[in-house]
Amino acid sequence: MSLKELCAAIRMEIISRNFPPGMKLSEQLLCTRWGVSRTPIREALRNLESEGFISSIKHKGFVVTSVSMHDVEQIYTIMMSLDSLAGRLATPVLAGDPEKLAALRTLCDEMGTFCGQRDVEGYMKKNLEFHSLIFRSSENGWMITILENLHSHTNRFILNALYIPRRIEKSVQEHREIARCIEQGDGKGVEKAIAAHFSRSLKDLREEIDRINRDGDRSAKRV
Amino acid sequence: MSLKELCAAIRMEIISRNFPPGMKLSEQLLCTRWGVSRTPIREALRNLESEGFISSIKHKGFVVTSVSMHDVEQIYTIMMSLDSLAGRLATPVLAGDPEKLAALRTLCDEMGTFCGQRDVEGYMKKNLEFHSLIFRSSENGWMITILENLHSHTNRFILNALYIPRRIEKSVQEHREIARCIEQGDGKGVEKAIAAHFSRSLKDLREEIDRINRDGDRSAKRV
DNA sequence: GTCGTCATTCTTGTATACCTTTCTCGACAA
DNA sequence: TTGTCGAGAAAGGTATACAAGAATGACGAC
Repeated sequence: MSLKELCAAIRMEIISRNFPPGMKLSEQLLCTRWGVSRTPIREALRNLESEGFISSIKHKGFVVTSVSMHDVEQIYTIMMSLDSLAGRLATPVLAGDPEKLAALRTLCDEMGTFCGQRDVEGYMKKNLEFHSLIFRSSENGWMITILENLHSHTNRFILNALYIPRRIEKSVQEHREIARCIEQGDGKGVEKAIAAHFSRSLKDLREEIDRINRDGDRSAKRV
Repeated sequence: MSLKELCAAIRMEIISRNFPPGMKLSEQLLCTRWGVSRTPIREALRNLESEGFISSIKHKGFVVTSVSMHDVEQIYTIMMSLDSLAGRLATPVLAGDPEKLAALRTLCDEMGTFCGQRDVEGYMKKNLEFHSLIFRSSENGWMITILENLHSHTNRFILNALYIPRRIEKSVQEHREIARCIEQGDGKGVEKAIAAHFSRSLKDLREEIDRINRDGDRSAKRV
């Protein structure tokens, strides 16, 4: 098992919440789990630390970080700007690639299906794929790295925060609008549509969190 | 020597070009240099790898990465968007803090002085401080982390690419304009001024690189 | 003389041992 | 009963030993 794979494996456990926020990651435990020694485990943990998934305190070890609503607000602020920029850059690339256009359409349809089935987890997965497909086509490696990291962090929060079905229905429409602009090669339109999409997402998410907090359900307050 | 310090020390060597792009980093050499064993060295190297300063190939070791003009173009594209956003967010914070406003003014003056002395290195240092002061006041930790990393990479390129004195003179004016907008609390103005600043910087940098390439000076082509 | 192959050596990748710090828990005293 | 101190245990930090892959150079065949 290579270091990269090890890293991906632990990251997956964190994103999927098998390793929930606040959990202490004992090196010994991880060693036995993956059948390797402490050295590669520590290197993988250092990597995840720099990605923001865990934090370390000297002589105390590694702990899975929390993603608070405060973090999500900050990340959305960045994504509103970067994802829409990436969308504009990606538009000519996507518009000239029938395969990718088809993939975008398929993703929109799949999101619609999951929405109808009230399958939030399935929906979120396709949602991430949709945005990934776009920003990966921006042909800007630095941006791709940044956005991949940011998206994985927000997803870590949202999966738990129970995205509201009402929001999802609106969201499906917004994605169709983004896809429509891309097909027309309207870069500026894509930029606007993505910014608006994230803006509305954040607003609804914020309201949902407020509602949960008001209703005394504290489970989603901090993740 | 803590891991963080070790990491900072090696990073500094790379940024200052004591460890130039393409240089192979022998673990043994680094061990003797800092008087520690391979374990902490390797952890520091893994960290720098995720920051993009070095890359590793299995069973071959670590090599200092190059920052090409292509990278700079991509990074500037991001900074044009993020730095200006950070500037807008930072404006109310800075405008309400006389100490920071004074610091900004001082930095502008110092840049002017270095410009007059044709001290490019000194100028670039103050330039970085100026932008850092702004984006650090954005109160968005995720953005700060991203921008710190991006700026250190562009600086790695520009220091070597001999920023043209003519450009610096224009640049001083642009910084004064940014500072002026901040003092007036004009967030939108700051956003525009920073975007324009980066746009012009990139354009001039691009022309300078083209000129160097035309003139057959290959030293700055790839850094 | 040149190309190819094999052996040696060097470097990295991994495991483990040892050291240092922190935590835990129990004993003792106030 | 409670608080504090200390011994022991547990876990992380570092060093080192060993394994595995890659580079180098010498030797032989063509």
